[in-house]
Amino acid sequence: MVSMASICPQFPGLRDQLEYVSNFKRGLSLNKKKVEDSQLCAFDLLASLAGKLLQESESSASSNASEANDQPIIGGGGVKCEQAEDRPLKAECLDHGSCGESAFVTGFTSPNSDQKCLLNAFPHAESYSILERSSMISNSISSEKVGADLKTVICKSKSVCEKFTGKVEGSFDSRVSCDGYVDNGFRRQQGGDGLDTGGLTAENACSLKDPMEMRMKFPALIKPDNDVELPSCREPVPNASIPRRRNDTKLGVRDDDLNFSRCKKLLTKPKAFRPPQRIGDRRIRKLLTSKYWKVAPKLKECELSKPAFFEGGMKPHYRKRKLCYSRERYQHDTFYKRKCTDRSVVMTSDGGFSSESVCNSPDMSLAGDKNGTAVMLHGANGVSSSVIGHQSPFHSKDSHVKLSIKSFRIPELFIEIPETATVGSLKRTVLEAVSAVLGSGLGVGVLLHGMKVRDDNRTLLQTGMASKENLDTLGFSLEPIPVQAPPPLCTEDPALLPCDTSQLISSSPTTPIIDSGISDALPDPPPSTNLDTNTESNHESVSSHSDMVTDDTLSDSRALVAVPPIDVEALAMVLPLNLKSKRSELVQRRTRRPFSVSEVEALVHAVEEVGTGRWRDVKLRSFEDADHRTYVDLKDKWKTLVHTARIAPQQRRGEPVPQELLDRVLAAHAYWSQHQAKQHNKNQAAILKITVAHAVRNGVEDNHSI
DNA sequence: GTTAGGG
DNA sequence: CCCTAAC
Repeated sequence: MVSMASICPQFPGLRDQLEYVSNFKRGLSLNKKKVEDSQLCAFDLLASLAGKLLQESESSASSNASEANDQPIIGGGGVKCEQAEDRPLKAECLDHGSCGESAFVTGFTSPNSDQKCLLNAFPHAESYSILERSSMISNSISSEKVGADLKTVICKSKSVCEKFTGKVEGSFDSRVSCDGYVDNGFRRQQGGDGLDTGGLTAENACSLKDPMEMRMKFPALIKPDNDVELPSCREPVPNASIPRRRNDTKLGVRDDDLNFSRCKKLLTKPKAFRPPQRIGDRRIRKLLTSKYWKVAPKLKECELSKPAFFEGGMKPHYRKRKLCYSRERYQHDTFYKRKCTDRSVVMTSDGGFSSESVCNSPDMSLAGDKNGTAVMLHGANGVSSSVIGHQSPFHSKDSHVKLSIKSFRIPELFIEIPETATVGSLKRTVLEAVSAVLGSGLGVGVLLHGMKVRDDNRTLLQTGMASKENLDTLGFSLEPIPVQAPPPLCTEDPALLPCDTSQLISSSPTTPIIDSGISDALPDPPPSTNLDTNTESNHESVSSHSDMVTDDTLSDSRALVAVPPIDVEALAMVLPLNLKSKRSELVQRRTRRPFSVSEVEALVHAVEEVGTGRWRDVKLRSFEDADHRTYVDLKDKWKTLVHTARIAPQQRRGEPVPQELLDRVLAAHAYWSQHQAKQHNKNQAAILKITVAHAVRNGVEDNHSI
C-alpha cells in the first residue's frame, strides 16, 4: 500500500499540504454548490485523496513503517509489488469506475503476468503529480485561475509521465485505488494527428494477451489527446457506511447527479489547428446526424464479434481545450467506424472541448469486492454507475434491498467549443449536451455480476439481487432507449445484392434490409414464464435492444432475428441526440448500397424512356420492388452517373460501370435536358399565359368592382 | 408526396 | 445518402 507513511518520506511537507487540503475541503463542503464543478471536481478529488491518505497514514503508519523502506516509491515499482501479489487490481479498483478510473487499470492489470510491466514501468511518479496538484489547487481554489493552475500542474504531471514513456506518447492516469494507493494506469493515447502511433503505445509497451483486442479497446488512440486526467470527485464516500478494509478508500464517488469523471487536458497541436469556422446549429446538426451517429452502430458490431471487447475501455472524460480539427474528427469518426468502439453522443458547437468514453465490458465489471463498498459496473453502453449496497446480512422475503446509486455516468459526450468561448458558454454547452442525453432516449439497465438483467418482472429476490454477494455486484447503467429502428440487418456483400434486372424487381430475402430487423424492438421483453431464480442463466440475456445483436450466448429464445454477417454501417444505432430541440432525434442512416451494374442498367433504361425529372416514374418502372431504392436514390444515382460519365475513367471509383452505359447516360441526360428545357419553357409559357389571363380577368373584375 | 439540388 | 427548399 502506498500510504502516507510511504509517501511522505518522499515528499517532505506534503502531509501538511494534505491536511490543509483536507481541512479546507471540509470547510468548503457547505458551499460547494457554489463552486464551479470544474474546480470542485479537481479539488474534491484532491481533498478526498488528501483525507484518505491522512487517514490511512494515521491508521496504518506503524504497520507500514517498515513497508515504506522496502518499497521505494520512485523508480522502485513499489506498486507493482503490491499488485503482483494476491490482489488483482481488477477487483480492487472496481469502485473507481464511478470515477472513471478503473477501466484502465482493469484493462491492463489482469492477473496475467505479462501485464505487470505496466505497473512496473510507471512507478509512483504519478503520486507526486496528483499530490502536488492538491496543494496547488488548494492554494488557488479561491481564485479564478484554478483552471490555469490545474493546467500547469497537468502539464507537469505529463512531463513526469513522459519520463517513463520514453518515445511512447501517452500519459498515465493517476488514480488512487480502493486501497488508497496510487495506481499508475496506462492510458494509451495518440499524439499529433495521431494516426500512426498506434503500434507503439500501450499495446507494445505491455504485451497483452491479444493485441488486436487491445487495439480495439482503445479507440481513443485516434484522438490526439496527450493528457492527464483528473478524476472528478465531489464527495468521498463516508467511511462509516463502508466496511473499512482495504477497500474503504474510495475516491471518485459523488452525488447522485451526473459526473464527468475525467478531466483531460489536450495538448495543443498547432499543426492541426483549425481556426473556428462557420458554425451554427446547422453544422452541429449535421455533425450530429450525419457523422457521429455512426459511432453508435459499432457497438453492436463489437458485441457481436467480441463480447469482451470493451473491457478496459475508458470512461467518459473531458478533454480540455481540444482544438477542433476536422481531420481529427474524421479520423475519429473513421476509427469508430472501423474499430467499433461504442456509441457516443456527440455534441459539437465549434472548437475545443470534447470528451468521449468507451464502454467497458461487463466482464470487467464482474469483479467486485465483498465488503459492501461501492462497486463499479460498466454497462455495455458505456454508461455506468457505482452502487453501494447496504444490505442486511440476512435477507428475508420482507426485507428491503437498500442501495444507493452514487452516480451515473453519462454515456459520452463529445463537445467542441471554440477556444475563445467563455466558460459560461462552455457550461451551457455541456449542459445542453447532458440535457440532450438525459432529456430522452435514456433507459436504465440493471446489471448483476456485470450482466444485464432484462426481465423486468423478476423480483430482486428472484434475480438474486437480494443477496449481499450479488448486491455488491449490482449496477445500473444508462443506455439509449431502444425505441425503434433496430439495426437494419443487411449486408453489403455484393454477392447478396441483386445481380440482374429480374432480381432487382423483387425484394427477395436476399435483401432483408429494412423490414427485417424492426421486430423485437421492445425495450422490455415479454415476461418470462420461466421464473427460475438462476440469475446466471438470465444474465446472458439482454435488456436493451442495442444488445440484441450480440454474440453467441444470446442466440437463445430472443434471437428472433437471424443475424447475418452485418455490415458495420448497417448497425446504425439510435442515439438520443437532441440538441436544442428537446425531442431526441433517432436518426439512422441507411446502409450504403452501391448500385450494381444491373441496377445502373435498369436505371439508364428507365430514364431513357421517361426522362429525367420523373423519378417516381422511374422508380415505379424499374425499381418498383426494390424497396431499398427510393426515387430519390435513383435521382441521386443518376446524378452521380452523369458525373461519373463526365470524368476520366481513372477517376472513377467503385464498381466500374461499363462505358456503354455511361455513354447512354450522357446521351439520355443531354436529350432530356433539352427536352426538359423545352418542356419547362412550354410550361412556363403556359403558366405565364394562364396567369396573365387570370390576372387580367381579375384585374378587370377588380376594376369593375371598384 | 415529388422534384431538384446542395452537401 | 442525407437534407431542404420548393412545389
